[in-house]
Amino acid sequence: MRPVMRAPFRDQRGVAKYRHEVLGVVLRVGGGGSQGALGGGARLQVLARNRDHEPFAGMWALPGGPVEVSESMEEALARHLSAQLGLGSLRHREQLATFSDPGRDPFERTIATAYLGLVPCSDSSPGAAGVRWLDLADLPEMAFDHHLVVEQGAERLRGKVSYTNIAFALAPGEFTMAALRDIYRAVLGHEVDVTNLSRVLRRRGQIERVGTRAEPGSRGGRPPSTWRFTEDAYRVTDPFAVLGPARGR
Amino acid sequence: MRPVMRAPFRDQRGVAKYRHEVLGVVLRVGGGGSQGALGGGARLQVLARNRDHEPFAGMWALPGGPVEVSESMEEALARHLSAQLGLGSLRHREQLATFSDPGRDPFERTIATAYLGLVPCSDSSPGAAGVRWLDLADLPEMAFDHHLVVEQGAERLRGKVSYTNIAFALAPGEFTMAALRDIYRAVLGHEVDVTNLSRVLRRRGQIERVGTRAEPGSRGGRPPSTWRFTEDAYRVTDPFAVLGPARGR
DNA sequence: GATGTTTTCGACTTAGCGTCGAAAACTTTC
DNA sequence: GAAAGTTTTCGACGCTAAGTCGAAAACATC
Repeated sequence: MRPVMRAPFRDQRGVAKYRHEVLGVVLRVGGGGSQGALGGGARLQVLARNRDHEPFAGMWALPGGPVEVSESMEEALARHLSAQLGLGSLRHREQLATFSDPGRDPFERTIATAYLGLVPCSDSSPGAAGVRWLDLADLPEMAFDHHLVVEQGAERLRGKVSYTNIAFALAPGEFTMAALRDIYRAVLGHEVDVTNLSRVLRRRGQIERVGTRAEPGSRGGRPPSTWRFTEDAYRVTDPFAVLGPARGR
Repeated sequence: MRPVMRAPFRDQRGVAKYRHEVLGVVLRVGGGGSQGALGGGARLQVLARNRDHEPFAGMWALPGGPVEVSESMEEALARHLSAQLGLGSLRHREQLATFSDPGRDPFERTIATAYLGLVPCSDSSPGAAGVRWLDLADLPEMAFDHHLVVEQGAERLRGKVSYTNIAFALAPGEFTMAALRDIYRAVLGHEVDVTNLSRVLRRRGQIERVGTRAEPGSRGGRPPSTWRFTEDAYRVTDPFAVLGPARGR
């Protein structure tokens, strides 16, 4: 139920006029566990703001805003994320796509370039008011075409997680293989075998063992080793291999 | 040796001002054979125009131009390609990325959204003057950041050719396996085994046999079967497999 | 000490790409 | 017309790496 387009796309002098803005699809894997820790029910989540003005007042929207003439789109994105969310730096950022459908904004002609941003689950709550992590699996209707934008961001992440080291941006500095499995499962949307995950990531040199953790809140069982990613920058690690879905299920 | 930036990024009234344009990276596999036919030396080529005005007069540039306020970027792209090149429809088109570096245009602040376009080798010569197919392997210096844009387009194609059916947009309606091998080799930049290519594409249901051709200009040898792609729309055929480079070389 | 739980790792299976060589199906030459 | 040469096709084998499974390790609890 979109508002009807009502303003012409030209200013008073009849000069063509449009806005260019940036949007951030900031994703994390959260929930499922007690207090920050991941658990079996960890889900992929996106950072959204509740709009307090028309159009689409009251609906959820992606953070972002206009690009100043003297700044790059990346600078504009960082500026808006910082101002609107109190969000620090992203662990990974890449351009997604530019959305330009003339009808996507009912009031103005707005061209929006969307970026995918990733933060680890350890960075927990957004500081600003009206900002929430929304589960992608159960996304409410969103303002403008932001639903589409979010879907495209998740798609990009899903595609890259199995042949790049992009998961480094979602994982905490140190983690157990079980926690990493939860992250991969949340991103891929299907069961992931720990044995296979461990072997594949080690073979590719993506992760290395840090030590063995004496877990405080342990429920028994062999104490897990802790691991970390060997690199903290995005890299294609194996264009010829993929973590497919488990065949038996 | 770029011109020095000389115009401010605001108009006479001090209002922030920038242009948004579209660019087309139109690729084909051409050359290497006599008269249109492919051959062992087939190369990946990009369609470029020779600029006749500043900035970058005399240099090669990608086709494209401004987006009108009432049209979508796809419409703008089709309009510019048709007007500047006399080029008909593209067999495949997808958005590449948006280039927004404030210094990329020395005169204005120009944000450019680039599209990848593919045409089959059978569509031979561009009609307009000052337009040429340039070999990507030996690309001259280009205007603006177009060199970067072309590189990104080729990268996208290279990445997708082995796990999608995107090659349908580069191949003629009917072809022999040898001709298809030449296309894959030109795109991937390495030797491709015909046996493997045939088996993989057949297993995925990408190609089907049409018949056996009695070749007019044959030099002897067993007459090849002719093949065609089963679909004429882009589709991801196998996210879990890739045509890697030959190991022996 | 026995039991239960979680993690780790080696061993086996399977799928699919890479390679090779023989056979097929033509043209050209002697 | 037979032999030689060329190109294509296809079956067969090998190898790599992902997928699976179960046993052993290393803890907590009873």
